[in-house]
Amino acid sequence: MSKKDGSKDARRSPRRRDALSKRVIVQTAIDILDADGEEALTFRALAARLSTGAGALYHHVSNKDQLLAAAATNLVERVTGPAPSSDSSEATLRTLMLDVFDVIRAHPWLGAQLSRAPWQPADLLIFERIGELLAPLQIPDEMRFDVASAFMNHVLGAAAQQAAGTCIAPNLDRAAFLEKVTAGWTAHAGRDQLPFVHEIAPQLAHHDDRQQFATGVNLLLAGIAAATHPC
Amino acid sequence: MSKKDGSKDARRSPRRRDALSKRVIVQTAIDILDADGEEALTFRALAARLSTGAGALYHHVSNKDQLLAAAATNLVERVTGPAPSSDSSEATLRTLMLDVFDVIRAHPWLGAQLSRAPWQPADLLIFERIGELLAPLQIPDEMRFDVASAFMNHVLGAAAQQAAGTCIAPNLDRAAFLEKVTAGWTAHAGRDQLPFVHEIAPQLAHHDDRQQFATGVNLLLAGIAAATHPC
DNA sequence: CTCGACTTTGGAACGAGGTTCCAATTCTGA
DNA sequence: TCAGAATTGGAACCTCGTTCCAAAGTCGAG
Repeated sequence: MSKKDGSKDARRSPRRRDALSKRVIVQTAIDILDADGEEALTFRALAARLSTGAGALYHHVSNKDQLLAAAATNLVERVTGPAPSSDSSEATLRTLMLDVFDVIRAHPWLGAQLSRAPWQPADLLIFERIGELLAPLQIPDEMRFDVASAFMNHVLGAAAQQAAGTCIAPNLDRAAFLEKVTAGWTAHAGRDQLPFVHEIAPQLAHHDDRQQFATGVNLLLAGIAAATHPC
Repeated sequence: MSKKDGSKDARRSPRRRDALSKRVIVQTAIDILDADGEEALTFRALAARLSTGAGALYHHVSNKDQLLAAAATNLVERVTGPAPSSDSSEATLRTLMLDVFDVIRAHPWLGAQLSRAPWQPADLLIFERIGELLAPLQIPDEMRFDVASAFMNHVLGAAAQQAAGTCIAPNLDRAAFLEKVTAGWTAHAGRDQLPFVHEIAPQLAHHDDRQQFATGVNLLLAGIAAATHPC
């Protein structure tokens, strides 16, 4: 890529014509992450894709953490932005939760990022919307924080799992995936040490992550209902 | 540490007397992690502490991931091991959940490890115990997996938060911590973009993570009760 | 006891990646 | 038009996981 002709002239590749900007850098980062996964995003790769040097990027992005945070915020905003929503009710919260799940599933690296650094803007944004949508449900003041936190935990847990799922086994079917998982265990203790896991195992092949996530949300909502007006 | 005397003799530091083993390596890794946090654990630091070379470690531990996984499993076993338990009921499950929370809180790097690589043995072990303790509750077969998963998500979410909390702000009080958190946000959008977060903020100063986690567990349990025999 | 094969050890060396540095280039405003 | 500021490109630095290999120890067969 760099031309080192014999002597001293033509020392550098020509300077780029269009200016860099945080916006294009972040977008390019997202492209790389989506296309080739988390480990493919390096400052060198990013610089190459933008036909520039790694150093130039640092004038727009202070470091890799901030870059990933910006990428995550970018995606999360697409989900939390549009809907301060019409009918605020359980249904809207359910929708938010599933929307978040869907973004994470579509961009597994986002799951890793959200759970690696909670309290980053992207997480805060999700937490905020959860809190807002919780308002119409009749939750005692002293419980609102705790309940919102429980929903947030559900998101973070799912995020971690999505990230790991596609990271460990990019193209494996679920049966092979489970085999890989339990293999790691069997090495450590007898197979009979995990009766529940092995009872559950067959279901893994044809189970629906999204549905499972939704069931968890319903459980939490049912818990709220039960806690606020017991029967 | 290495003696390079003038010429060619005494080329190496003497060989260690006591044999290395996976057990001592993992335990030393845990010591470093507990004392100085996640980023302090490098093969060089570990080797130095054991008065050996980095290469020697690879005869006992195949790589860093496996080392961290082993360290995590070691700690988790202390919590899941002892109690197949007497009276299996909601209370036992609650106890397990809080025990897990307590280990994570005592070893924040464990939170990072559990949520970075779910499906590692340590996570599987937790999931297994959750599943077992769920058995006596009257949960329809087709829901057991989903319910167990919801509890696991709660653990993973809390794990991520504990890891981040002590990582970002090792010695900060919570007020300063929140300030740091929201500062990162305010840079990105107006403070009025996060009404709920700012409403909650004051509570952060004197709130109890453990209690909050327990409230989430109760919510899930209440949800189960409501789902299995509605009123 | 002795010798050779195998295992373990210690440390150097490699390669990758984040970050810093700096000279060259371009831009901006007086 | 020109000096100062900002941007760019790429080399260089540093740390870290990992690999390599020669030295040192261990152990069983003869």
